[in-house]
Amino acid sequence: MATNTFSGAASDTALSIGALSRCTGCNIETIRYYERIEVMPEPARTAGGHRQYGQAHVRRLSFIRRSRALGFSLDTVRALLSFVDGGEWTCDDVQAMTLVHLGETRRKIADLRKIERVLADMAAECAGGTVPDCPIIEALFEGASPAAEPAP
Amino acid sequence: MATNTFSGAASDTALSIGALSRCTGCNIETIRYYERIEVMPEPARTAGGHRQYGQAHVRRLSFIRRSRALGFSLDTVRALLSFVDGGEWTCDDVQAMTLVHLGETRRKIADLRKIERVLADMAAECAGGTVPDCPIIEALFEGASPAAEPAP
DNA sequence: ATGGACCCTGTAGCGACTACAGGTTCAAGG
DNA sequence: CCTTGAACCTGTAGTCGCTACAGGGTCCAT
Repeated sequence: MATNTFSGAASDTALSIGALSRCTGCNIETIRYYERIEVMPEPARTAGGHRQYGQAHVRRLSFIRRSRALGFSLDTVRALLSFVDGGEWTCDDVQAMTLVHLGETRRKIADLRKIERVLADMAAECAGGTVPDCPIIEALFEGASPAAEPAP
Repeated sequence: MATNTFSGAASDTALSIGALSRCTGCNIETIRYYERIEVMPEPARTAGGHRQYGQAHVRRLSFIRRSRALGFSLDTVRALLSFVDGGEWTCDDVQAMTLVHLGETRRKIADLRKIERVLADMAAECAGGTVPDCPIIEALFEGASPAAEPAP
């Protein structure tokens, strides 16, 4: 499934997995992984079993990489792709997914900023040297827990 | 190793793992996990094999949780703890570790802010509805990849 | 003595890859 | 046509920091 835009290999040039890797910047192992978990479709094969990709695969893999670079989970990417493949998603759904992810991103930023402040304060407190009491260690023992989740 | 401040169970009250969990907010399974990977020491046991903790364990586990909440990796926590345990670390080393982590945190914040901007722009572009062309999908296909690593 | 809350060990799963081992195929040069 | 070596194949296991079982044993109040 999720293969309806991929009827067989591409029309023009056939790319090996190594070529696809080079032209998308995506690791070979990762490409095979994407195939296994079915976000990339099974490509055509040579007689000897080597994978053969076309332009549609380049496009799709770039989409996946771009989505991942924006922090979308592979599950969400799958949903976005099923929209691309002409599933029953609406544009509203896509926007909603984007807004949810935007919210999560903003929460992470806020958490990290709290952490940043605490770390900067701790580091500033420490004059260095080989003092018996390290203010950073003290802070870690005694401080009230300051931040939310560590960035997961 | 890493047990020199823990000669046997604590002086006063003995806590069960559940009590330790409640009073530190750390999951029971996580406490056992910390013991297995040797960031928490093996505690004393009852005749029947139940773990018995003392105040030193509460202190140490709180330290670990606080460090984790600030985003330090368990490997770094191990290093910080070996300082606590009187290893050969200096206060300078601790400050250096903190500054490295502060740098990483700031880098993550910067990355996430780039991502935030792109997501916000994409979402703003989309008017919703059930249009054939979704601008978000278009952007994911065509946009130049805007950000660094997704927050890992 | 008994019930039920608690605890024990060991193993497997998550997400998103990455890294092998041990074998096969492809393409270019001789 | 044959050889070489780079590229490819499958399958499995490891990473990090937990979390979630299954299938049992212990503790303590009644």
